[in-house]
Amino acid sequence: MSSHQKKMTFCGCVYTIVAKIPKGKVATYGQIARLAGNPKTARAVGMCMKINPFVPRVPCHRVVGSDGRLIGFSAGKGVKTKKDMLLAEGVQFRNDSVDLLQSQWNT
DNA sequence: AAACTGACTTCTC
DNA sequence: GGAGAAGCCAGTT
Repeated sequence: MSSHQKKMTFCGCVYTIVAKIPKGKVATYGQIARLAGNPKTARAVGMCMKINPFVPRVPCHRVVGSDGRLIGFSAGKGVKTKKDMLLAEGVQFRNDSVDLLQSQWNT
């Protein structure tokens, strides 16, 4: 096998998954963690989003909490900017939380 | 190699 | 439903 295969770090896998989230949909950290291989890596996923070296490529704003609640996102005005971006994509909101029943990424 | 940190999740009161 | 505590994982120091 070619040895030039970089060792896929956990974050690398996460970036690949998050980049696949369709527009107008959102995913929870736990869900991404599960897709990454282990449902308990939600915390690690958050860290990967924080460093997020591929900003437009990895729509970290489509990643929300288990309740669809907007957390993290230190960019711009914080969750406010995040909410605005999601609204622009057609994500349904309920107060300050995303309506996962309609806008959660359906894998 | 050990300890610390953090954009999480879940349980219990 | 809100507040507090525990568990888990990966990356950084």
